[in-house]
Amino acid sequence: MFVRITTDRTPRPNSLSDLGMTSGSNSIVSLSEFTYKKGTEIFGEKEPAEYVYQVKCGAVRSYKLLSDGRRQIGAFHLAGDIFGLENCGAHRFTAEAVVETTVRLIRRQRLEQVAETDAIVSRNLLSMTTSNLQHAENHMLLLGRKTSLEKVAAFLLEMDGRLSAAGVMALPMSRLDIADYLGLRLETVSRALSRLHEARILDFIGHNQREIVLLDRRRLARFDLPS
Amino acid sequence: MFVRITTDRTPRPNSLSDLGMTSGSNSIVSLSEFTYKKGTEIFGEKEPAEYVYQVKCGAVRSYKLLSDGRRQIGAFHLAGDIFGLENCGAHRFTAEAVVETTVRLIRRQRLEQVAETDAIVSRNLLSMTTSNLQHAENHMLLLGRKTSLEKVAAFLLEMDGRLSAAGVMALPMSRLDIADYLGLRLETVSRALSRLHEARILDFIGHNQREIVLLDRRRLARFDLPS
DNA sequence: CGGGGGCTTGAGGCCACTCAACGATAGTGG
DNA sequence: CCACTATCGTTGAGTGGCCTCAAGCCCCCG
Repeated sequence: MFVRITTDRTPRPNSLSDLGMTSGSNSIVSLSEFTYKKGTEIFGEKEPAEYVYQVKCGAVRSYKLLSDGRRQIGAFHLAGDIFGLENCGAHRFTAEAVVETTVRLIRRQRLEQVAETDAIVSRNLLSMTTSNLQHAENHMLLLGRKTSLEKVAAFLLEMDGRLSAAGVMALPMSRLDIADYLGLRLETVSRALSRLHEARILDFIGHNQREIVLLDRRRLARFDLPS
Repeated sequence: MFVRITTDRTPRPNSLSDLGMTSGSNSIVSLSEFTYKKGTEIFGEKEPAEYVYQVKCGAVRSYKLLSDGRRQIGAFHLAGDIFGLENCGAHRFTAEAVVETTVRLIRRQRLEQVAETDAIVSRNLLSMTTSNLQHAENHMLLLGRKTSLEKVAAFLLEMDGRLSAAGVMALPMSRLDIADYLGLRLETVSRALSRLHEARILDFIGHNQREIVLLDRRRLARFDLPS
């Protein structure tokens, strides 16, 4: 549980692309790619923030730990998402690849330089930070005030919006990850999913139970109360 | 409980001062002041964000509601704090005065104009948003993974750092506010405070129980686990 | 075929919630 | 000055939702 496999986490330059940070014709920002194996750490909490990342494919969890091992996952980052964006010099989360994950990356310092002169890039930085803040605010409401069933329903609807393809969502993360995202135990998550399955609100396909079809979004949304 | 007293919430221009938004000699930004009575709404969730606010004196709670009335307070804003800073056009929280509160305010549009041309102001905006994000991230860990005693201990330490004067902190907010901030019931908060009082970790002074002396920060900090 | 990881399910326990009573204080009006 | 009321905080008793611990299943992989 507490063993940390230390691998070479030094990114190697690979290609150039768009981090959503270019402003019009200004694509000065050079990018490289790197692939992390399932379960490996991308960066650790309090490490100096050298890079900013964008998920090309795969999934990333970022979390905080208490000293006794309790874990709170603050966010999952899926294809297209940017993470590791810090204002101060150090990361405030640990980030790990949930599955094999390829990321694009850019030196933080370089990005700051560009932001200094380019108002569009600067505004994009603010806009992304605000998005993160908005997600965190909604998640506080979930963590503090929703029941286990409401939490799981909210999670499914969030993931449905972010990774559903052809009516089926293939969750990359385990029940334990979901539990640590929702402030629950994995058994509680499992029980909630079973209840939603019994109620014919969702269906499982595939061999493990990570591929889910939402049969009745309307009824699911009723569990996740509106504000 | 659900009655909302509608008062005149239109701010009247009053004075000029510093919102922490001036960059060097650039103090173009004009400010006015407004005072809200205890319990009155400053702005509502989803209202267009016309102003940005700074607490001059008093205290503000910002919160989200579920449709059945469950409330999650995302933050308390005390003297000096800036709140109501939104990127999109609408507020994401409701803000209310916890006690009689005077705020400085600035038109959001005006601030955005200045930020457009002034890189320092722009950077300050990002920096403040990041602070809010950081607070929210830590609060998610608290809400999702801490016990009631740990939550209350963390709350006391936070408030100690923010409003302790001469060794005693005068909490402006009620037990219900604290509970809704920590994802607990007010009875649970009260019990936790009683336990900490029994353990001679804190003491109450004054007639109501809102003035608190921390006798042993070291032992209190042990309840709020390090990360 | 044995072992391990991930998921489900059951049984029992505990922590926080619910409901209720009570005390203290402040404000109000007779 | 004293009811009377409203608000806020504390405390107790009992409940319940989620947690804990455990067993068992399935699938994959050696």
